[in-house]
Amino acid sequence: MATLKYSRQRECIKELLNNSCEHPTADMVYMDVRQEFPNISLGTVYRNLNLLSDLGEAIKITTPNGGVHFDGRTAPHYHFCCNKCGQVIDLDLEELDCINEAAGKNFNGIIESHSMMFYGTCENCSKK
Amino acid sequence: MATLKYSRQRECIKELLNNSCEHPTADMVYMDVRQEFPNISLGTVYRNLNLLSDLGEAIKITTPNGGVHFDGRTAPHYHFCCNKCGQVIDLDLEELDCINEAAGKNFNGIIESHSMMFYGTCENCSKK
DNA sequence: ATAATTATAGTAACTATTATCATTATTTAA
DNA sequence: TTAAATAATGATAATAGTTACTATAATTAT
Repeated sequence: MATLKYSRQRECIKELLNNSCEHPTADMVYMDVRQEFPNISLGTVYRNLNLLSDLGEAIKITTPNGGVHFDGRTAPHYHFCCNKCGQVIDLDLEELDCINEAAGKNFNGIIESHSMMFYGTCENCSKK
Repeated sequence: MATLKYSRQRECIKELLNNSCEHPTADMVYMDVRQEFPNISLGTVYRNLNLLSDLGEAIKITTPNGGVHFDGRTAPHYHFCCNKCGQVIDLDLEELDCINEAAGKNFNGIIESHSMMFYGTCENCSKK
């Protein structure tokens, strides 16, 4: 893939990621994007999600139950994952830069970044 | 599975997790445990790793490239994952309890725990 | 407009993990 | 101590999520 070529499908997926506040999985994106492109292929969805993630235009979030979610918000931030329903939500907590240094003590490799995921019960599930 | 029944295979897997400082994947455990039980089934390895994890005797660590690692050290601590070789290593950094509260501000659900993973280049890979 | 090249849809293939089930091991109870 | 009850195993099939392949369609360059 030498040069990138425009595609309406990719554009649609990108907008979908940016305009939704949820963090959809590939399958959820597939469902959504099919409303505009009824016979888009699931492979196309995966290919573009991975491409966007490689380009730094989306973030891949892996949850412990194995689900992979995508986030169009690329500025560093943290997430919450509900133990009950598996939903992934943005948290209002600024990134802790200093923590990378602290982790580097007594460690001989190079620490460049970190990711943090919080767990518990989301608002909806705690009402039940 | 009403009551738990002893099995030599499970005991071997448990010891293997406790005595190794690496954080093996199911496949790595399978390789190792086969030296003692040459015809153990991969299904048995998965079943026991998940069982130990459910019992709280092991921890499941999911990395962004999709690999699932297991850790016999159950006290809360953080990990480093090498971007080059994918290796997962323990970090000498005490858990930040207060961070759960901080994350709970402007959030209406219940935060119970968190996990943190650091990324970069491990000692070995940075030498190359 | 034509040629060159990338992206797509549809499908097959692959990988990691879980489910099934007859047999074996462990535990319980007589 | 043996027999009955039950859980765990090994072998294999099935599943889910993702990637690879390929002919066709869309996009870009000439």
